[in-house]
Amino acid sequence: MTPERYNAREAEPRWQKIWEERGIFAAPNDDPRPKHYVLEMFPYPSGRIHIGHVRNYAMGDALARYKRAMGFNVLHPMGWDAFGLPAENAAIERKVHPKEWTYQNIAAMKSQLKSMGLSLDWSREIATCDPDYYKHQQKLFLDFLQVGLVERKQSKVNWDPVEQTVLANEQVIDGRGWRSGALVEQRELTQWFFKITAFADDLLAALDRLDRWPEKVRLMQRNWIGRSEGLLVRFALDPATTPNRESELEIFTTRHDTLFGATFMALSPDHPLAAAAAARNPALAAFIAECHHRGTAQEVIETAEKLGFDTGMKAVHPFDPEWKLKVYVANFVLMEYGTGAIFGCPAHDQRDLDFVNKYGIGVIPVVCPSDQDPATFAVTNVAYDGDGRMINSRFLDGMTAAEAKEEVARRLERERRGGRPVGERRINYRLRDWGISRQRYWGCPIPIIHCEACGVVPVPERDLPVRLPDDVAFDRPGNPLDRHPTWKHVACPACGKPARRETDTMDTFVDSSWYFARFTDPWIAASPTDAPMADAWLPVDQYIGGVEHAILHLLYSRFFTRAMRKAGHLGLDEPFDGMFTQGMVVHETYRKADGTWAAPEEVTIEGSGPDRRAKLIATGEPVEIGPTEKMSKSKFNTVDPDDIMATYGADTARWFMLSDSPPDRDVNWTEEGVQGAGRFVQRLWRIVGEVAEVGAAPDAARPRHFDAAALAVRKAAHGALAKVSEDLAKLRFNLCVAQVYELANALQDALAAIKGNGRLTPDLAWAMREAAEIMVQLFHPMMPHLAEECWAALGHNNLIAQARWPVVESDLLVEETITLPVQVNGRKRADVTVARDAGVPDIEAAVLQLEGVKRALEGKVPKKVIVVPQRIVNVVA
RNA sequence: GCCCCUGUGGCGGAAUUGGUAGACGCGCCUGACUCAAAAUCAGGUGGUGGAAACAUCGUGCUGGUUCGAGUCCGGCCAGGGGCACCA
Repeated sequence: MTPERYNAREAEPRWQKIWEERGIFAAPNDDPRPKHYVLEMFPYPSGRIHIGHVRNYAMGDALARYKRAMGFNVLHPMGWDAFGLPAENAAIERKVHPKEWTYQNIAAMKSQLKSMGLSLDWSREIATCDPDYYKHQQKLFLDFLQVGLVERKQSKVNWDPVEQTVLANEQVIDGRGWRSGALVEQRELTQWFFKITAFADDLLAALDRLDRWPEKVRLMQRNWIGRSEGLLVRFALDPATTPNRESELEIFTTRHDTLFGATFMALSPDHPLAAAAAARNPALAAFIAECHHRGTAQEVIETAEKLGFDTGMKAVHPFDPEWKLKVYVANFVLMEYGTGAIFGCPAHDQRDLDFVNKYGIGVIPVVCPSDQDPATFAVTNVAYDGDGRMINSRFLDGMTAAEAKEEVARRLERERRGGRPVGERRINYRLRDWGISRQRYWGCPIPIIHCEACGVVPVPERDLPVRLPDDVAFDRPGNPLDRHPTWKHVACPACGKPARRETDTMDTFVDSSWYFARFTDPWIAASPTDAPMADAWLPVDQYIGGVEHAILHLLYSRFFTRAMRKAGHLGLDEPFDGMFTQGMVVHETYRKADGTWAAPEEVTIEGSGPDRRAKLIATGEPVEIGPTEKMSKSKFNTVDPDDIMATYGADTARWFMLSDSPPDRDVNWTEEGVQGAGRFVQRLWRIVGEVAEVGAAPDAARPRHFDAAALAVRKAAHGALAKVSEDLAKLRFNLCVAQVYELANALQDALAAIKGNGRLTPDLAWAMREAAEIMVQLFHPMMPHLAEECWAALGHNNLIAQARWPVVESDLLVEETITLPVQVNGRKRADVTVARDAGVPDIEAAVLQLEGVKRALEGKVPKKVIVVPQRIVNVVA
């Protein structure tokens, strides 16, 4: 006898315990089955999981369980992105050590994750703040240094004044720190960089091959890398005008077709030549200082007026020795891009035009749009950047812009000055090197020692890991490592004299750039020289996470994999074969009369449709229902996974998460939706219970023939099986859910028919059992606890978590007869049922006999009949 | 400013990629069971007309291609996202 109601609260921990005791989710490294690596982005241990985690891990777990049932050796691990600033903030605010705070949070979140019933291999758990983890990271840093992928350089960096640390370009969003939201300042500092630009070309080109990544993410990375093809041009400088015998000015351009439209040259305020000129010109020096002064915050830079200062130098046009161009220092020229210098062509570049209009320099249009008269075409306030024919350009006149580009490049490549070509084709990238130095405590120490005599000395491998000291104080702002009394004082490994440790730590994005490889390799800690297991497990077959990491983490990981290959750690380039970006969980907002927010659990909803009203449970005060938005603490529209799981159970929460929206779109968390999922759990349990009573015994022999009722049940089951198998592989969970509903409806109808007419043949009994088992298998990846309970109720004594995925009998999917819709002039008028293999003439004849067709034809003779086999018939009159 | 994505019932969304628009769920309506409620079960549910059969309109707007368009092409509108002095 099965109980009336399914009790998730009792059943879920029971099955979790059984899974854990039997260790069935551990992925063996030596296993003959094909591997499959499923990974969800590991969480930051903030202390509690949020509903977005539930969605993320429900998806990954559904896939992992499906692949396991399909016969793969599935690696599905979990870990903690455990370094980071919140731990330091907690230390400052609550006087608790970052390590203690982090490990407490990990323990709390781990127990939450366990209550979800995820099929994780916990034996491979990692935390990035564990010295066993970061010692490998320090080794990787040193190896990258050795192969030339790390450098230390002085450069302009983004300084977050709130976090008191440097940020990478990728971590500055709209001029603000990605976490603090503070306006970022520019500072000139000496920092460690990973040379991600060394792989710019490959990181871009390989995107084309990542065909299991979202197009959106690939596009974002493409734009971020920002490749442009252009020409490097060496302009000669008029010697009479230059201060220190500089003879050349190198510029980069993508518009060399417009070279005859040049009216000025411009240098970045940071350009060496600008500094040289400023040395003997106090007014220019003052202008450059002014540029630096006003250009600290990104917002200021973006809205700044175009300003310039004449250096007095003159450049010679590469095609005309008599043509001299004034060289300005201009605030809109970036030192970081190209060569830090440009030629100005105001007619075809808006920035140059704005500049020229301010200083009264000339405008020469050289590209004429096809709908304009070359004789009268002029540019005044709006630069023309479209296609057209060349004008005012001597030997280029009449060419298209593309032809002119080619011609200019060819001529300047051939022309030589001082033994070097005047022009060189060059590919330029927007991508900058990744600055990883952070002036923070709670991160991976950079394994470097600075020695007065020897310079920068790598920490020898035998001294790894460089451990973070535990005895640190957070009573003052700044980096506690820097002011620690002893930690930074060490002997130089090279000469033995007193030296100083690097006190900066690594960007926490470094930690997450290779963790997927660490999971593959549990024993590397014991012996770093062992051959890595990573190659056997990698790449990750399916990675799942939020789109907010489209550039940051996903680009860094692609870089790291290449760097690890170059340093001999891995044999592949791309870490993630399949990438899926899941949508957010959103919820409507509730606003009280006084403007403050109310939380969902404080609110009760009455009525529906336009009469839908919300009021406070406590006081009955009406609250305004606001827009549906991303869950956030500030809007109070969050729901706590613990509450949901305690009320409904993990399966209900997982089912609802996967059911309501396509997984890549936002899902609206609604109370009604969760209740619906909870009702369906009970309905499935009832159906399975009834089938367990009427269905055939587990070991009953398969009948030779099936009557119509049995066949219908089998067709429903195998049809659903075929669709769910396909949709699970594509992560289309919402469609899987719909299929399970349809099969449940079909089974319930069949049960009602059996009760109604009392007819239960042995073959129908067998088919009912088969269909119920298939149904349980189909929802197992999404609701594993309920599935185990149902599996046992159906008389199995093995675990469904270890059962093989059922095999589709494709014969059942093919119908003897098919019903085709019949259109007349494109409007549906009737249906026609014909044999599956009926010929076109037979179908045509049958269609023309249909009453609905005759009526629609109104006696007219059809001009032709279009028969699309297996699809549709259209009669054209 | 440039680039990209998305617009389908009251709501979330299906639609084998050019072939029956609205699968499945939520909500709602009607009925059964009940003293009653909950739960459950049965039926209905895009608009308009009709008792019904059926007809007609209908996938943001607009024009086109096609026997046939939610799907393809052109032009707009709205919402969302990315980049942004990148030469």
